[in-house]
Amino acid sequence: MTPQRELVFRSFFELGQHVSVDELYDRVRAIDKSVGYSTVWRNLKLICDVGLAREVNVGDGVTRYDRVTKKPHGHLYCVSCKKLVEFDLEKLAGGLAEVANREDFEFENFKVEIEGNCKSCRQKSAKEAS
Amino acid sequence: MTPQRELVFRSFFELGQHVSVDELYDRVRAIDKSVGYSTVWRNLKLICDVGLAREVNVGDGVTRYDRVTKKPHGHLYCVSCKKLVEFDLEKLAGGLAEVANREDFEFENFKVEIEGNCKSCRQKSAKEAS
DNA sequence: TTTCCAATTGAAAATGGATTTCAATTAAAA
DNA sequence: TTTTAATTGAAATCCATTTTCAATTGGAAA
Repeated sequence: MTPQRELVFRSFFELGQHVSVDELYDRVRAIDKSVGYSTVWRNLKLICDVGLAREVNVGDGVTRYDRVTKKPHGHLYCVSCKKLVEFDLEKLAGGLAEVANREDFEFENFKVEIEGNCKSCRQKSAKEAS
Repeated sequence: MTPQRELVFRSFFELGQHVSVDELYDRVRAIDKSVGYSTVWRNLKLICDVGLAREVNVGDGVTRYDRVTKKPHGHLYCVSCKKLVEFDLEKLAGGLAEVANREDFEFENFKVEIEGNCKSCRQKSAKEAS
């Protein structure tokens, strides 16, 4: 356990959800400018490997990382501002498991994403249009 | 409408679902070796722009493209063989729309993915273990 | 037709996030 | 300590995607 590793781990858990490598790198750098990008990247991978985080891919070319929490959740992804908002997956999990069972598929996890426009982006574009 | 464009469009619809640019490129090339990669790529993008296809991102680094069909569907993604199998989303769509409404989120589409291992990959790995 | 222009093409280069290499450093086991 | 395997930082590499650009071409206008 090196000081760099400790810093990366701590920073990741302080930042919360949907963290990109760049965001984490910036955060780490704010505290210690000597830490390299690859160190941040490798340790973030390590966090995933030990099961504390999971990759989230919304298709905008940037991989984000979610803390693995007890509760499974899906994402509302605003295509306009690219923000992610979580929602509880509990009510849908049963239906998903049922689908997997029907296909004789052993599921490991679910990725549920609702793409669209959030309230504030809608209001913004409505204002611009007027 | 150039012959290249026609060939790309036709090849895409012949291939069916979950087509990567490379796969489409190979298909097109089998008929006309003079067509360039960028032409295939651009026309595949065009197919998306006019609403006939949609990107699918399973997080393995390769973007695939799905024909837009009348019925929304999710994917079972086998992390072992990387195959995609579709399933009908009808039963889950209501619950998803409800989530979006609750958050005042205007949804455009849903991405639902069940990650895990398909039957044949499970059997294969069971055989190898014995 | 013939002329013209905007759209399209193919090859090559650029982009950009992810990943690897490698020599130097360091944690921690012996 | 001494030793060794793991970790680090910088730079290089990878690789799918996207853009550039000069040449070509489809199709509208004359």
